[in-house]
Amino acid sequence: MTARPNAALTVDLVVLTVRADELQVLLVRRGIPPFEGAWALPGGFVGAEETLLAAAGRELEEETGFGPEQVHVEQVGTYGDPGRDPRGRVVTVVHLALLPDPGVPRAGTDAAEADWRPVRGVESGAVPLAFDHARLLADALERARAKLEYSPLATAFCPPEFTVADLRRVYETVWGVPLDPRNFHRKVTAAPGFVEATGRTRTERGRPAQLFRRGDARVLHPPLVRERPAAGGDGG
Amino acid sequence: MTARPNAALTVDLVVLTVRADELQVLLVRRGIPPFEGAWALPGGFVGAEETLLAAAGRELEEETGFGPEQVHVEQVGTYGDPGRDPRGRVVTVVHLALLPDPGVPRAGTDAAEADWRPVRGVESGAVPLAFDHARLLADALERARAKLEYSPLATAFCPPEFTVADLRRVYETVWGVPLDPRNFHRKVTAAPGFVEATGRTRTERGRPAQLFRRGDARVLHPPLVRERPAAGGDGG
DNA sequence: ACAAAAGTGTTTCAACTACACCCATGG
DNA sequence: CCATGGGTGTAGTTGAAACACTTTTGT
Repeated sequence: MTARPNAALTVDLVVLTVRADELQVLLVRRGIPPFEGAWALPGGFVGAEETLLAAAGRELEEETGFGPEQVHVEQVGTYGDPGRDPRGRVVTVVHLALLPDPGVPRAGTDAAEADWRPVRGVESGAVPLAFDHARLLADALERARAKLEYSPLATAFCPPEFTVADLRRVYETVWGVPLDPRNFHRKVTAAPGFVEATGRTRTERGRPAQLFRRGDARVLHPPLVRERPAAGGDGG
Repeated sequence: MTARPNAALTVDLVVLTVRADELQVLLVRRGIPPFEGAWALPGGFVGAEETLLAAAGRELEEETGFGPEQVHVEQVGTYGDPGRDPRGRVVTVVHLALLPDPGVPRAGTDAAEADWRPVRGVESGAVPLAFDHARLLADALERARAKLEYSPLATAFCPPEFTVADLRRVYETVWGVPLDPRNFHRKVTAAPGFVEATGRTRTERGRPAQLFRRGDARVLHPPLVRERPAAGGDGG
C-alpha cells in the first residue's frame, strides 16, 4: 500500500425530474456544518470498497428510494479545487441522475429536509446553494440539455411505458420550447432503437395513444434537433 | 479539518497529436513498480494545493515541455474502482490534451522513456498498457472524435497559424476518412468563429493558401458532419 | 354531432454532396 | 507551357418545417 490518501473523495448528485410541467432538481437542506441550513446537492463520502457509480447509486437510493437499476445515472465531472470545501481537500465526482416523477423524496441521514425545486429558480440564483454546487448544477444541466439531442436520454424521465406525447413534453420542458407534435412523432418513431411499441394503448382525451418503452439505441440517428426558424409553406 | 483523506488522487493524461499523417498518443515506459517496464499514460499524484487542471498542466509540461497555455486540456472522466491500482485506493482524473506536432518529448521523472505511438496500434491491443489505461484511452479517444464534429477542437492540433488544408488533414487523420477539400473549405470558413484569417499566405506547391488562426467560437454552427454517401449530380 | 388528441400526407424551402471550373504559383 | 493545390459556382438530391387532413376515442 504505497499510495497514501491525499484527498477526501465524495460523490454529489444532480437528480432531475419533470413534474408539474417543470424541470426540477432534488436538493437537501444541510443538517450539519458547514453551510448548516443551506440547500445543497445530495451527496456523501465514497466507501472504502465502493466504486464511484455504486456510491452515487447508494446516495440516490437514500434520498429518493429509487434503486440505480430504475434510474439513469452517469458521471459528469470532478471538482477538486483546494478551498472548495472548508473541511479540507474534498474532491467530488458529480453524477447526473434522471428519473420519472417520483412523488415525495425521503430525507437522507445528514439532511434535515429534502425537496424538489424548479430548476429555473435555482439557476437564476433565487435559491443559493452551498459550496460550489451552483456551478456543479449548471454544468450538469448543460450536459443534460445537450444530450437530449443526440441520445435517447429523455426516455429516462418517463415511466417504463409512455406515449410519444409524454416524451415530447419532456423535451419541451427541458429545452423550454414548444415542438410540433406531428413532426416530433415522426422523428421519434423514425430513429431506430429510440422507442419500441408495446402494442398497448392509453386513452386520456381524444384518440388513444400507442404506448412505448425505451429502445436499445445509445445514440440517435438522426438526432432530434431543436426546430429552427425555417421557412416552408403548406400544400394540400 | 473534519474530512479525512480516503483516496489517493492522481491525474492521467491522454496526450494526442497528429504526426506523420497518423493520430499518435504519448506513452511513458514505467520506471518503477507496479507494471515496471510496461507502457502507460503519463500522470502523477495531485499536489496538496493544486487544482486538478493545474496538476494535469504540470504533468504535461514535465512530459512534453509544452505549457498549458499553448495546449488544449480538458477533463474527460474519473476512474476509481477499488482494485484498479494494486497500491491501494487510487482515483485518477483523466485529462485529454491536444497539441501540434511537437518533435521529440522529454521523459518525465519516474518514466524511463517516453514516446509517441500511433493510436491504431494501441487501440488494437498490439501495445498493452498498464493498469486500466486501455479503457481510459478508449474513452478519451471517443470523446475527441465526437467533439471534432461540433467544436473547434481540431484547431488545437494545428500550430498558431495554419491553412484550411492543414485543418482538413487533422479531420481526415482523426476520423480516418477522406474529405472533399472544396466542401470542407466552405464549411470551415462559413462556421462563424471557427477560424479567423490573418491576411498572410503560405506557399508550398500550387496556389498560395491563406493562413488562419483559431477563432473564438466554442461550438460550431453548423457542425462539421462527416460527408455521407448521398446522391447529387454535377451541373455546369 | 362535436371536441380533443393521435397520427399521416404533401408542399416548399434549406442544406449538402458532388463535381465543373477558375485562380495563383513553381518549374 | 503544364502540374499542383487553393478556392468558387452550381445542379441534383435529401431531409426537415409547416400545416391540411384523416383517424379514433369520450361526452
